[in-house]
Amino acid sequence: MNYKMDKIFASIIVDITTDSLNKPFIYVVPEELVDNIKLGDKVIFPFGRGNADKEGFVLELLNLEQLKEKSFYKKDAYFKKEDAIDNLKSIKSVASNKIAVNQILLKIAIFLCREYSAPLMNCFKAVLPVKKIVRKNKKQVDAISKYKVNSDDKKFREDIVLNRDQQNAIDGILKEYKKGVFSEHLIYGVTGSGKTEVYIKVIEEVLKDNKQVIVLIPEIALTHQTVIRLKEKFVDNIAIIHSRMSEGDKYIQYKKCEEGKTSILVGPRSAMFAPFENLGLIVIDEVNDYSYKSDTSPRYNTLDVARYRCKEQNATLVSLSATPNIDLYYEANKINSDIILHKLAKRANSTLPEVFIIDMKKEVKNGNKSIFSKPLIDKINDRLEKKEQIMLYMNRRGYNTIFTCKNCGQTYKCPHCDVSLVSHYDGMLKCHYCGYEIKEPMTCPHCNSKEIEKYGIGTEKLEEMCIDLFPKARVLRMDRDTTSEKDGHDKIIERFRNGEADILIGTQMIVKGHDFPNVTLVAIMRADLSLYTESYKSAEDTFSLLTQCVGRSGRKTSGESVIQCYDTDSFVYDLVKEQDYEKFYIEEIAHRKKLKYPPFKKLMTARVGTDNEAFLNTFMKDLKMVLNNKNDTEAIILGPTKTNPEKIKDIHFSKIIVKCNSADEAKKYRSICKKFKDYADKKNYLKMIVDIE
DNA sequence: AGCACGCCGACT
DNA sequence: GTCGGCGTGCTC
Repeated sequence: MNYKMDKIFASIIVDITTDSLNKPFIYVVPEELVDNIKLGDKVIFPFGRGNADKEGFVLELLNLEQLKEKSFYKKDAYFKKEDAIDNLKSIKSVASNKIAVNQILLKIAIFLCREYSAPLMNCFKAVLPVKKIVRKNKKQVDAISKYKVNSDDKKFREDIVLNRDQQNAIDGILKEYKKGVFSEHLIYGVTGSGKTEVYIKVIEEVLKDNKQVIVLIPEIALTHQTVIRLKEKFVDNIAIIHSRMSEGDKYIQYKKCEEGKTSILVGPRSAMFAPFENLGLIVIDEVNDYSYKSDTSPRYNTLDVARYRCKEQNATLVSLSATPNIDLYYEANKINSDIILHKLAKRANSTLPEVFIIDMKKEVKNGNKSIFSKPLIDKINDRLEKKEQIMLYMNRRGYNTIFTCKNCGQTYKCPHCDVSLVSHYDGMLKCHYCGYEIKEPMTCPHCNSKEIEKYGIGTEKLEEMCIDLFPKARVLRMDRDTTSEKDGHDKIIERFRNGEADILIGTQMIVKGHDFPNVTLVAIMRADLSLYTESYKSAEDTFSLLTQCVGRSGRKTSGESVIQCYDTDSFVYDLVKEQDYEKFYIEEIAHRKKLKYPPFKKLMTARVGTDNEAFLNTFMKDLKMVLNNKNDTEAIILGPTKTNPEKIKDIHFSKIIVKCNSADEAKKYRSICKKFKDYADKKNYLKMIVDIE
């Protein structure tokens, strides 16, 4: 027998992310390692002319016959040489102190690579939430131990009787779960309708089968309350992983999962890559949250990857939301849909808050130029008297947000980004995109005039106005500027929850799912300053954000909510007032259909950035031409258009959008874009990001 | 990513 | 002649 037939070869992905290295390299597995090496292992091997030691992951283990069947073996110029196989180098060792990728994670990495057209190495790294193994010298504290269950709350919740909707949802999910194959569920229910109780009951059943559970949450800030709720029921059978933990703490948690010491992992989207071999359930809380979309390569969608994983492991997938993504709700409502929809109609323990829409144009007409409308001031005073708490939501940080010269009319912009600088209380002008800072000038930097005008209101100014208007109130502010210290989030939230302040002012971060029982008034100061104005999803995102804001009010007793805006025409406000997601959905889906947006079309967006604006413009024109030439399916090709902002950190951006009839078609255009970039930009001046939705 | 190879200008 | 600039191309 030919000795070569016994040889084992490994295809390896090298730990260097460059286009030209984004392919498998073949090494010989030396005899002494054959019994020791597994798929997904991290290995060390000599690489390049200098044979420097490099690390990489084992993608496949092959014998000679299998190697010769591989497509790259047939294509690659290297294997055209007669003695190619004899000249292969050998793997040096298996990296023993590194985290390896287990079988299911390896499959997911390959899925990410295929589905999102990302470099395989990035995909391997993405499925490893923990990078290092840390030595155990210091005394190790389990991060879970700092979460303390309040026995009164526990008792209170144990006494709650589930309502009919909740019970139906639980029964419906468990019926499918017990079949032992993949099923997907969407729980739609207004804030406070008791979605958490539903998935806790389901987890209870899954744990009885000795299966494991992943609970995904949108924000690190929600870890606290989620872990507490789970701990009340499941004590120490819980692990958490998130990016603000140290590598050492993460490793302890990861190891607990891997060794089967805990069965529940709670965390943000990366927790989906828990090393569970016997997964029974993935729960995605607030599934519509934008944090579930990865913004670095691989640019995956958590729901899509969770769906893949659950199918692979015959697990059950449960997503929850008060305002489901339009495309998901559309999918779930189709006849014979694979997604089973469970509705929780009523708020479980209290009534929905009453919503007041205030037309700020009328306020101005009546002589009130303040950002506080008259009704809002009255309501705040009322709550202060009753010793109830108030939340004010403002979409902008800082003090004054715009800085203009009355003489020359110029706005003071960031020199590196296409946005206005924002003045802060510490006397600095700051760019909220790149962090550029400069001392606030006394004169206009363009014409030296002293006639500088500052307007626009941010959270800092709002805080100051609050203190002026309500001198007796104790005010707390929560935004990126006040939460930078360690545990900054938790501290402010805890202080407010403990009643150390009457008014909490903040940006996005105050509205994400927090449960403040004593809040009975929530105001959105300027609802028309929505963040997402340029996306086709702006109505969806605004509706969801406002609904979340409104839902913060009256978690235990009845609450009220005030939405202030100048443009009161949009249908979104009225439906937020009615808190009728389904009505909103019907309007929005009709709109999407008319304008050919998802879920009716797939959007492929190619964003290209470079510091060379002239090159960008010619490249985009050429790209558009190429796409037009290959358009044999009546796809709608839009652009190139500038992004908003057009420039960030001195990099100019431009985009082309293709409205496609199917996902495959979108992928086709994606590959055309990538190929054209490789062809037209050999020197790598450009960065191209392609998304499909 | 690194590193070797290579084809030009300035220098003891 | 030769030392060294970094532009180009390859790594199983």
